Amino acid sequence: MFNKETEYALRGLVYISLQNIQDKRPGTAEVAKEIDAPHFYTAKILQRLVRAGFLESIKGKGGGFYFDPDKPEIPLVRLISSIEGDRSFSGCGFGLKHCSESNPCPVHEKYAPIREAINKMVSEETVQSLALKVYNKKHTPEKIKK
Amino acid sequence: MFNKETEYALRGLVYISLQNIQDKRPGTAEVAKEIDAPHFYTAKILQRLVRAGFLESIKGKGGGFYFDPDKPEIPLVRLISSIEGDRSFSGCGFGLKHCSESNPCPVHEKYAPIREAINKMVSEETVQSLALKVYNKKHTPEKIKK
DNA sequence: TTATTAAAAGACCAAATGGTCTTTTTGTAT
DNA sequence: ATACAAAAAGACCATTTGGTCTTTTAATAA
Repeated sequence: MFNKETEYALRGLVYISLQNIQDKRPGTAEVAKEIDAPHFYTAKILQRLVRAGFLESIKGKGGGFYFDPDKPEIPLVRLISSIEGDRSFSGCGFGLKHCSESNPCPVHEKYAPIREAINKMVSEETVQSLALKVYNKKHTPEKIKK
Repeated sequence: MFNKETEYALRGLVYISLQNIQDKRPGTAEVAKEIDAPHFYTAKILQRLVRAGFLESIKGKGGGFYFDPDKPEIPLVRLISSIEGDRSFSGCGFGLKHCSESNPCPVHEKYAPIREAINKMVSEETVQSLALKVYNKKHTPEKIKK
């Protein structure tokens, strides 16, 4: 669905957020290993995310990556768009020529609600909300699980 | 949403089908121009589609591309999968690690119905059904349009 | 049967994406 | 102050994707 960079960024940030909840700041090697991505490539991607302002980092001993709790949460759509543009969310899903709301292509009507659902989801969910879901799931005793 | 090759293939085949309805067999130059794609690249893609058995062609004067009416219609999913695999349709939309039905990642539940809707659409719609929609739309007098 | 037309084949090139590695900088702990 | 640890920077490489162009093959019309 998304390209590799986006996928690694998404998984990496969720993992970092999850660690932050437990007062830890993972480094590049740990993140890469945990999200099953190439180490150096992961490092490069995390650097880009820091430069882009999504994430903070500390160098040197005990360093690593973390989210500034004073910054707002990061909706998935912001993250994804910043990496691969909005081609996944806007425009006609099937790219037929001259497709628009006023002159829709044959699949437009059928695809519109799907695209809307996707947009809703990536706007509502954030890196942090996903991390929290993972955290809660991990820390819910088996007997309580629905 | 899809890559260029898939997009051009999709648009090209729909255009060819639409011309076939009107007993015409367009050539590479015409198809490329009409779907707004690079000429030689379009030619290469159409060749591949012929080799893959989706489409027939005739060389020489009066030649061009056409669909064998004896073959079954082509569901979009078949076309798309043959070009870029099923990565668009299967697997977790967000590629989080270890995501499966039994151990779903945090976005899995939300994404499942979306993926299902996409699958339904690309299974039901065919190149020919899209062409027919375009054809009917074109040949419906304004006053009758809903 | 020849000229012409159009697809097939395939060599080639360009850009984007994915990935590796070394060096430099900066922070921390001792 | 110094050693060490870890991110930052950036050069470099590989693969995939997107695209161009020339030559060959095959069909048709004259």
